[in-house]
Amino acid sequence: MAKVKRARIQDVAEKAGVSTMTVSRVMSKDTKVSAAKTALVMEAVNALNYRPNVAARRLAGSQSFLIGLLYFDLDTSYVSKFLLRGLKSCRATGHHLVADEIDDDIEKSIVAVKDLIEVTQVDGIILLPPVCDIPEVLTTLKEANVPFVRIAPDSQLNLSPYICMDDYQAGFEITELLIKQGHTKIGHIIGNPNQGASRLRYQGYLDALRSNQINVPPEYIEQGMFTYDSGFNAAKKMLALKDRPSAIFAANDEMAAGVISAAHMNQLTIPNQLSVTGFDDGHLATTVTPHLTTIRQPIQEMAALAIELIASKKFADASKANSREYRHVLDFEIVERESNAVKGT
Amino acid sequence: MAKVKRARIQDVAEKAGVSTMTVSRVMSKDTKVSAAKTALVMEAVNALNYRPNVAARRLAGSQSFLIGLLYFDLDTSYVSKFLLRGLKSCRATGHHLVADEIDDDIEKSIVAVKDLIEVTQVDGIILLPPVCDIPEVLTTLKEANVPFVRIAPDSQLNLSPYICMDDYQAGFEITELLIKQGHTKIGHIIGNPNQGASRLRYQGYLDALRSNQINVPPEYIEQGMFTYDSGFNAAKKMLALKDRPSAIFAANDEMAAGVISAAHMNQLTIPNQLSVTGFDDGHLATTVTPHLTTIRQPIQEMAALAIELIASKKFADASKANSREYRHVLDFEIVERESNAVKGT
DNA sequence: AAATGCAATGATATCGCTAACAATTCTTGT
DNA sequence: ACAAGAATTGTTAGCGATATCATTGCATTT
Repeated sequence: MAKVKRARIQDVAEKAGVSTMTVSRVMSKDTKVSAAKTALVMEAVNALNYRPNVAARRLAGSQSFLIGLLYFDLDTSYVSKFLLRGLKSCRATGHHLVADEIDDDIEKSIVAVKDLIEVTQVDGIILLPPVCDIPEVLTTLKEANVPFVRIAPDSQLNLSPYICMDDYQAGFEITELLIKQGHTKIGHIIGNPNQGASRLRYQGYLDALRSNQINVPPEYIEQGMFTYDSGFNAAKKMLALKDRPSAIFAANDEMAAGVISAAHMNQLTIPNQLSVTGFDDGHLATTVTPHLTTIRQPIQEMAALAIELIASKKFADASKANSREYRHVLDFEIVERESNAVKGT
Repeated sequence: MAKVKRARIQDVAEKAGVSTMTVSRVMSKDTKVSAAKTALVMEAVNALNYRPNVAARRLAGSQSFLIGLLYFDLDTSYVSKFLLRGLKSCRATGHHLVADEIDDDIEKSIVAVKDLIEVTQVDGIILLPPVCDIPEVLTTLKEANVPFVRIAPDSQLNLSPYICMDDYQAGFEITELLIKQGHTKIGHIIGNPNQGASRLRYQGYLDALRSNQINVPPEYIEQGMFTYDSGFNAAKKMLALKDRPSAIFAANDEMAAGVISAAHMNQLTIPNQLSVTGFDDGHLATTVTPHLTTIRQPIQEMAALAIELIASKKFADASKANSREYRHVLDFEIVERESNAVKGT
C-alpha cells in the first residue's frame, strides 16, 4: 500500500499557478482574493484533496485552534450532547475542544478558567449553563479579554454574544397544547430556581393559562430542582390533592419522569388519567413509559453555531464591539409522544 | 497586565546549559539522558514553567498527538463518561480527542475509520463497545497498521491490547449479594445479546446460583436489550407469574429502572416486596426511586488508562508485538443503595 | 597505551504554514 | 491619458519543536 503524501500548500500553489499566500488567504476566507484566483485555488485544492496542516497553522499563525468549553455538571445529557456535536463541528474547522468542569468552588473555577486562557491559550470559550451566569467567571474572562459565547445565559445579556432558545415561548406553547386538549387543571413543576430557564418556562405557563382565562389553585404549582426526586415528590403532593390536576407540565424531562413514577404508584394511567409533559427531549424522554411529550431543545444546533462563531475570525472583534448583533435565538420544537392526551370526560 | 511570553525550549536549554535536543529528549522521556543533565533540565523547566508547544511538536515530529475515539451510541452515559474523562487525560499529555460515531451502516463506518487514519492521522484509536467487535473495523485498523486499544472487547482478545473489567465476576458477586440476603427466587434480565458483556454477566448469575444449589424456573430469565422498555416488559412478565421472583438482577441500570417502574405499576414496594439490582452505576442509578444497588464500572479509569497507553510511545510497537502483556482487567465495585434488602419472611 | 564500541550529547536542517511588508495591478478623478 | 490611492498578489522570515547525523566522552578490550 503506497503511502500517498498529503498535499502541502506549496503543491496547491504550484498547481494553481499562484503564491502560497494566495492559497493561504483562500483557505482562511479572510482577506479578499479575486474570484478568478479563488476559483483556480479551489480547483487545485479539490484536485489534490488538500487539507491545511493544523499544526503548521497554529505554529505560524496567531490562532491556537483551541476552543474551551466550561460546563458544570457532567452527567446531564445536555452536556454530552453538546460535547459530541461540538467535537464534530471542530473537526470540520480543524479546531479542538478543551473541556473543563466548573464546580461550586468558585476559587478553583477561576483557576481553571485562567489556566484555559494562559496555558492552553484558547481562541475562545463556550460557557454552558449555569456556568454562563457565574459573575466571577464572566469577570475573569472580560479582564483577560478572551472572546466567549454563552449558551442560554440568564443575566447580563449584553455582556457577550450568546445563543439560546425561547424558553418562555416554549413554556407557553406546551401549556397551550394541554389547554387545547381540554385540560384546565394543569399543574406545573418549576425547575431549579438558580437557572433562569426555570423562571421563563414558568412564566410561559402562567401566561398561557391567563390568556385562556384559566385559574389554577396555588397547590398546582410546586417548586422542583430539575431532579427526578424533586419531580417525584412534587407530583406525589399534587396527586394527593382532593381535586388533582388532569395534566402536569414539568420543567424538564427528569422531573417529568418522576411525575410518571408517582402516577404509577397512584395507579393512574398515563395519558388517560393524567397527561404529563416534559422539557428537553433528552435520552430520558424516550426511555420512560410512556414516552414523553416534550420540547426539543436545539442543543446540537447550538453547539455547531457556537463553534462556528468562535472559529470565525470576525468574532474576536465582535465580542468587543456592540454585541447586540450577536444574539442568536434558535427554534425549538414540540415533540408529541404518548404522555399526553385529550382530557377524558 | 503584562503578557508573559511562554518559555521556549531554547530558553530552557540556555538556562540549563545544555542543547535543545537534550531538553527535547528529557521532555519526551524516551532516550536516555544522564541523571545529572535530566535534573538540570527539570530544574530549568520548573523555574521557567516550561510547557512544550504542541503545535511545534506535531509539525516537527512524527506524532500527531491526536487520538481517535470510535463509539456507537451517543446517548449512553457510558460514552459521555468515557469522553469527559478522556478529554481530561488528554489535556495532561497534550493530546486531543477526535470522536467519531459508528453506526449500523458498515460501509460508512469504514469510511469514517479510514478518514481518521489517513486524513486526521491519529496516533492511535480507542474502540468503545460494541465497536470493538465489528470485524470490518478491526480488519481495517490492522491493515492500516494503526495501534488501537479496545474497551471491553468480546472477541479476538489477542488481536490488540484491551481494557476491561470482569463482567462475569461482577455478575457472580451481585447475585451472591442477593443470595446472602436470603433470596432464592432471583430473576435475571439478560442484556443485548450482541454485546459480550451480556453473556458474561448472565453466566456469572447462573454460576452463582449453581454454586449455591439454587434452581430457578426458566421463566425467571428474560432476554432484554439494555433498554428501559425491554426491562419494563421483561419485568412485567416476570411479576405476572404466579410464583414471582423476590429479586431481579437486571444486566444494566436502564433495564433495572424499567423493572422498578413495572414493580410500581404492580403495587410492589421496593425493596420490601422486590429487590432490584442494576449494572453500570450511571446517572440513572441515583435518579430512580429508590436508588439502585448496582455495579460501578471503572469507566473513568478505563478512559485514563486508554489515553495513557496510546500516549506512551512504547505502545506503537507493543500492538505489533506480543499483545499478551497488554491486557488490563480493572476492578469493579458493588455499590449498595436502597433497591435491595433482606428477603421478607 | 591504543583501538574499539557504545552511550550521551550537540549542530543543523527542516516540518507547513502565516505575519508583515513589498511589489504589483486595478481603479478612479481630473 | 496620467498620477494618486486602493486593492490584490507575492516575497521573505520565522513560529518552536524534532529527526538525523556528527561528535564527544568514557569504559572495555587487546
